[in-house]
Amino acid sequence: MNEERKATITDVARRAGVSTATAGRVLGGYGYSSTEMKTRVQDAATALGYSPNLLARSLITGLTRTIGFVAGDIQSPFYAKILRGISDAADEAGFALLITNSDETIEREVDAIRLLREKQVDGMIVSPCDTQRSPHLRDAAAATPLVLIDRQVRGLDVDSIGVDNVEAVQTGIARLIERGHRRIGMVAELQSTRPDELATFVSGICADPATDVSTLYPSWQRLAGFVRAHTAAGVPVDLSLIAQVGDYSMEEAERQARAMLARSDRPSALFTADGLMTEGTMHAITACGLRIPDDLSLVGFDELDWMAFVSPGIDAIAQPRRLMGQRATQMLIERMDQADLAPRKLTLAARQILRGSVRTVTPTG
Amino acid sequence: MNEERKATITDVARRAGVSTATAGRVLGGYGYSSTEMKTRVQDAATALGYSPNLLARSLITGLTRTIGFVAGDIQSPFYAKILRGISDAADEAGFALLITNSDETIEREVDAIRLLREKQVDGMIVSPCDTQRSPHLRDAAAATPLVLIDRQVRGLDVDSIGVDNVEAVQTGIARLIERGHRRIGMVAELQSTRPDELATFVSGICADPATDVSTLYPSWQRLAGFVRAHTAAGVPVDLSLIAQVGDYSMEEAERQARAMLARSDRPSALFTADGLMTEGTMHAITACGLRIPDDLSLVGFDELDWMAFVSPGIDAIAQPRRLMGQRATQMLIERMDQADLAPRKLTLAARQILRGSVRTVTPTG
DNA sequence: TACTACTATGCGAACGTTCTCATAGTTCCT
DNA sequence: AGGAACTATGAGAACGTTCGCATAGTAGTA
Repeated sequence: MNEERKATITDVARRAGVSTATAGRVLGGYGYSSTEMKTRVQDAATALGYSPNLLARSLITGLTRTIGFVAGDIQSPFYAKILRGISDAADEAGFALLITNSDETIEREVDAIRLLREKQVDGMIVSPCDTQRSPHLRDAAAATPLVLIDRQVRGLDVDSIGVDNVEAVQTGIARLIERGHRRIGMVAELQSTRPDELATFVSGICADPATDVSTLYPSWQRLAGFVRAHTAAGVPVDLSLIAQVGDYSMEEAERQARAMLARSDRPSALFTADGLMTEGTMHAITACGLRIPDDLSLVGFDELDWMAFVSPGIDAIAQPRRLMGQRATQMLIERMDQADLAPRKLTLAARQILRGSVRTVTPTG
Repeated sequence: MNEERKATITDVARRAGVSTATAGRVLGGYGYSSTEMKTRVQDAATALGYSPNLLARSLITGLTRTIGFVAGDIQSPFYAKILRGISDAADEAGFALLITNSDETIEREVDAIRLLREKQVDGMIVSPCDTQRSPHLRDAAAATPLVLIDRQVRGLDVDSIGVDNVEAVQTGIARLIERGHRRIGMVAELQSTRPDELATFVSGICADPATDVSTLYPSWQRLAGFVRAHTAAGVPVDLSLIAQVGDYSMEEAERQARAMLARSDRPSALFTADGLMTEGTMHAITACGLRIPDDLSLVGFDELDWMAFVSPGIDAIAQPRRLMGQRATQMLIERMDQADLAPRKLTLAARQILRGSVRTVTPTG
């Protein structure tokens, strides 16, 4: 490529016949400089094709004007939309964006965060994969502005943003119950460590609607909304209608949805707890040859492109993903020069989108 | 947050009682150091919670181990998938990833590339929005390894990667013709400057199948495949069945598809030239109440999640987006220490996915 | 007039690393 | 014994900026 060394501020200064300090002031846009100097330096800079080295600047200022984003999997619509929001807000504020994906594994997340810190980012936005214990996030937060997105970490009191999953799902399920549905299935990730966790959780949440669910995984929060809607309406929850997919896998979601739909006492409606679960379930529904909404009603968490043009359209609980990314970025940037500000927990509202995938049923009795 | 200054290599050296050079050798993993020094320095480093400052390292080595990606719109499935491929390959090779989106405007692309260069990226992957004249890319390529993805720029002889759009579409359209379709519509971006460009292009391509189409926009290349399939089969092309959407907009695609489907002599099959066009067209099809494939056959360029579970499934011409990202990154990294290597133009094959959205018609007449 | 405040410029240090070079001990071969 | 060749360490320069400080001219004001 270009063999000759890139022009530095020293080269520009020499050519303009001024000190590097003056050249720096003109080109860096700080301090004082006379109009004469401005033109002389600028002319020299263009003549040499000068381009600043932001590494050097960052090294001395201690600011990189770069933020980092640790996503689960950027190719998923969920993270892609958030990323777009982050990118927009970062761009507008003059920040560059460094991204990494964790694939929801703690090892990759730890590596990603180490990298971002070593790259001296001014702040980072993380969608943490362990919400119960994350010492690396605690360390990071002590040194760098940090905003959590979609999930919160227990005992980590930092800025965060997400939607009210419990409320959003409770509203959505309440509508299904209103429309006469009594056997509602749920397909969700609901990863767990103990085998009895699901049963314990369901009865625990039923017993005490005041439980703090803020640091639960979104799918568990959504389950809480699901259960509370039942409880509020006096409809019993059939645990066997809750497909605990376990992995975050479309194939497994399809398998479990298929099993549920093959039952003689299959549910009249299904709620899917996120985009991937919805897609897996759609595969199952197609495979079983069921028609929506005649054979089965469906409500999915997260809005997906195709929901609007399949017929009938699919009802969705839509969270404002792009906005979440934007707000997260704005919070992060505000945090940078206000380290003492009390941590803010921002909760955005989800939107219920009705398109006709839910039919009214007359309860059999 | 943390008030005390971060530990530097000098701090570590002092605590270990060695020179900064030795500490650097141990912590940076270069040069010679004895086992005794290794432990002494490492102990001091952990005791101080030392974390290297990659800015300083990059400033002196001239290498950032960072690559940049300029995408059109990262939230679109197309770029998101490519991004994932890039991210994977970068990660594996120990490179960080800086992203920006151009929104397909030249101004934002210029800014993005300037930023990446100032950030001293070791190389960049760009999906250029102007394939005819891009001085900023020429400049960039002279100074930094550059790989073009999805599109090539006229007269810019650098590494690039993409699919054989002409061949892929020609195959797809040939199949439609084989199945008896004679009036095939196309919905594509096909942005143009002159009003007669479409007609000129179609007749030009018909006349000379040897024309070099490598620096055309993908949608024009796909049109070439569309036309050539017609020509090869002796089927005339009806220009009025080519919807030139102009903008890269789903709404406009829907509007134009709707208009085409409202005609009394509407086509028996539709080919949509990319994901966004396909989605706009799907909206139109649903709005017109047409059934696939009975009322209308459909083939779309680019595979989208939902195509597999709507019924019937939608036939697609799938390009290996993630692989494109990976290969692009690998090429870029190879290029970094082989600047003299001749530029490579990598062309991957697209895959025809058949799902039943095309029916066999008996030509009327 | 004298003091303050603002503007303007340059010198040299600083940011936190790695690099070059000098020095020297050890090992191995001839 | 002499000399490569390798191993090991340190001193100090270098990367390309900005920062702190010194200097000085020019207004503005008491």
